[in-house]
Amino acid sequence: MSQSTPTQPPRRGRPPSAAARAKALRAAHDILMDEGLGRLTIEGVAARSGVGKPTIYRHWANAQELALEALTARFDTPGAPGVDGAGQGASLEAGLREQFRALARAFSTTRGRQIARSIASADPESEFTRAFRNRVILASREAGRGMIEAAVQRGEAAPPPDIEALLDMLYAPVFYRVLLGHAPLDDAFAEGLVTMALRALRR
Amino acid sequence: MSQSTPTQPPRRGRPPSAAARAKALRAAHDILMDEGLGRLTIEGVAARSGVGKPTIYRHWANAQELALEALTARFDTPGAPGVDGAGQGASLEAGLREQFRALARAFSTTRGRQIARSIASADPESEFTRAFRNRVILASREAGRGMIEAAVQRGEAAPPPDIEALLDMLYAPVFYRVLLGHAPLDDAFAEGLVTMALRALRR
Amino acid sequence: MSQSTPTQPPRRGRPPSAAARAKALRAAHDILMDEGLGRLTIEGVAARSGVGKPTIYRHWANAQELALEALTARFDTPGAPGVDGAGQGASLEAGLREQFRALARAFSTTRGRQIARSIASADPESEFTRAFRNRVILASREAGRGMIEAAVQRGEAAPPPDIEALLDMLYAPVFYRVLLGHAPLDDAFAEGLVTMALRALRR
Amino acid sequence: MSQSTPTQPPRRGRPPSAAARAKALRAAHDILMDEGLGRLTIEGVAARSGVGKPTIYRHWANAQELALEALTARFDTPGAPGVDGAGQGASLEAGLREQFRALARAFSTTRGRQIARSIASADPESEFTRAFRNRVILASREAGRGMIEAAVQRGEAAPPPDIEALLDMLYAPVFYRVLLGHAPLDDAFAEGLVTMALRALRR
DNA sequence: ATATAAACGAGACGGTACGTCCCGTCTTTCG
DNA sequence: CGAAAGACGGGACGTACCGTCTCGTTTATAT
Repeated sequence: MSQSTPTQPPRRGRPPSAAARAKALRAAHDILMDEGLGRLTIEGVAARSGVGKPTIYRHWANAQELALEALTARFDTPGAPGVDGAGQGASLEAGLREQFRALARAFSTTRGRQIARSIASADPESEFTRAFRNRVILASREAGRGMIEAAVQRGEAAPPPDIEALLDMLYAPVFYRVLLGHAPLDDAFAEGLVTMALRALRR
Repeated sequence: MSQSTPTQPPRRGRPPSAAARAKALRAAHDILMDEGLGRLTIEGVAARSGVGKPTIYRHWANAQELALEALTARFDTPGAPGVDGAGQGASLEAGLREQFRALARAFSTTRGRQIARSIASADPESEFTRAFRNRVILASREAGRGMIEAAVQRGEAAPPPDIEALLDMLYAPVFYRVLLGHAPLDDAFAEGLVTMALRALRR
Repeated sequence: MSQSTPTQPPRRGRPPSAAARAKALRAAHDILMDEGLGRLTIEGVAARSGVGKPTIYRHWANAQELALEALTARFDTPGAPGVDGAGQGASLEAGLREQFRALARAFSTTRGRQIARSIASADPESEFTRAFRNRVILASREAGRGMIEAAVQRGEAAPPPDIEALLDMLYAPVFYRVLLGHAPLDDAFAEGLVTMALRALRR
Repeated sequence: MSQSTPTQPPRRGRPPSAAARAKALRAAHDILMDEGLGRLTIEGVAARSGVGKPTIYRHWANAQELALEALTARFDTPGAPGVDGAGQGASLEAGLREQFRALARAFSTTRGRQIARSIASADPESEFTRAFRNRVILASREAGRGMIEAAVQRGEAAPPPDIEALLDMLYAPVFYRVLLGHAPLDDAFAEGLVTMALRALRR
């Protein structure tokens, strides 16, 4: 990860066990898939993984942090930088359509639903939570900003009067449908969203 | 509410105490304002209100139901039927602007934030939760549908290609900003949202 | 009105369950007999008895108090008032001999050994511990004081120069042999003790 | 290679293990004096002494062994062989009196109390514990046996009918008063004890 | 007026999980 | 190589609440 630190401190003593960490994450993930966030307990993870409770607390401050990390480990938010390069050279419409289809697919899985719920119910003050929010939920929003700004520069779209409002209008509905479940999260939804947005960006 | 029952059962014995119910709701509300959803316990409500635990369980199945009712008692979702009749005779723009300013105001209070969080983290399967979702979060969305449909009928707006997507694009951002806190929920936000929406509805 | 007990408070709420208390005591006793004081844990008692841990803590502050009560429930210290009336009308020699034989018998059982060890290792500051010490260990000493004083009054024995020292000389060896195990606690021991004491009390 | 370093082996940069041992003992002793046996933990000793936990385990099998050694290091039990030669040439009375005054003084200190408690509550099966019992608690008893036998040989005292019982009657009360605390451990106590014993040994 | 019965407060119950402490063992790195 | 540092799996601690269950006490209605 970092070759930056010039002389890393020698770190005496037994190093933390990557195996224990991985076992705990795996068990937490399995419990979340089987039983849901409300049934995830540190005690249960310890029992299921064979990792000691104090070891779990050495790695995560509480069950919510563990849940977030277990859910988002190796979870690539569609549109996030370096994920797939959606619509890099394509039109705004194609780029957005591709991103929203991927987002709809990603968040309509059990795991996606659990991620959204975990982030929605986590302690809003926690720095840890905030980091996950930015990385998982707001990352696609930032990717969208890039696509729109590029399209405006190309003259493909009119500069929107309020880019922040526009971004929320695009990305909030994903979160909204996942959490409220009042309508499906499918390709038609992605299509409608992109169509409406492009109307607002017509020159 | 309904005098429909033809012969009300004699109802012997002491009737449930409205006072106990009110005291519990008040205590729950106070705890939620002071300490947040995570610290709301039935035990705490019983202690603070002087109401017995079994009495609380007679009225609500768990702390989440109590929380939802405590938060939304006498809470009028802006735009909900009979609340203020926003923009009834006015233009679509005026109606939406008024509704979103009211929504932003309502959900930027502590109470509004707590309501959004409680609904987001409540058991999604519960019928009780669903009812609150519809009443509190989706009510304004339905009001918006009415305004837009009337405007289309008047010829003031073009019929949108996907009305559900449009409604989500309008109302999801409120929930989104409340939960994620990445941007403020103020009049400028309301303004931007309405402006962008009207662009998408240009004839 | 009532000239009976001066108005005992009505004791609202569900009364403590005598059954739970008894089950916990029984389980603690069994564990002590099977495995010893060092292996007695609240957790173990809860598991073995089917009584909840918090219920155990409602009755006893810690494992030591539970151990003391479990061991001494229905344990009659030989010589304690109302136990057997040892040597009431008999000679000092007969009275002491009978008491010491009974003491030797009582404290050479597993239970007696555990009682002595529990008291020896219990927190010396605790009021609870002190009460058990007085009731179980020092009770026979007080009975002995009565027998000796009566004998002196009858002219059967010379008044000892230091009655406290004499009492310790009689009763300490029981505790001493139980705890240190350097010599057996049998009838010969009782005999020797009484003989030596009577020599010191010769007129 | 090296031609006969007469004074010191090279001692290339490795701290001697005796230092670690001493530091651990000192820290254990301090904790025992400050907080008592129940608060002595290997973890605490390691933290306070700067000695590693595994190093402590190399020297002692558990906290009780460490406690016993920490308490009795440089502790001379009065009357033990080679300690002071109490009453070697003196009368039985003078010898016993001197020994008991010293015992009372030694065991009425905090350290003496802790020693007695540690031995009383230590695992009775352990060989290590037994050794300390013999060295610390029973040593004075054996010294007393020597004094009495010498006095009998000199014709100064009558041969007691049960020497073991007599020795327990003399030495048990010290332990008894230390552990139960029902009466002080002072010179008057020593005096009374010796007086009563001599009465039993009158020719 | 007096039962009858429902709901009340209080509070103990069997549980589950919490987060902490310490155990005794095991790696790893340094002197 | 021995000793420090320190993470590990494990077990028990004592506490907080859970949701349920007696208790003895009101309080309305129905006799």
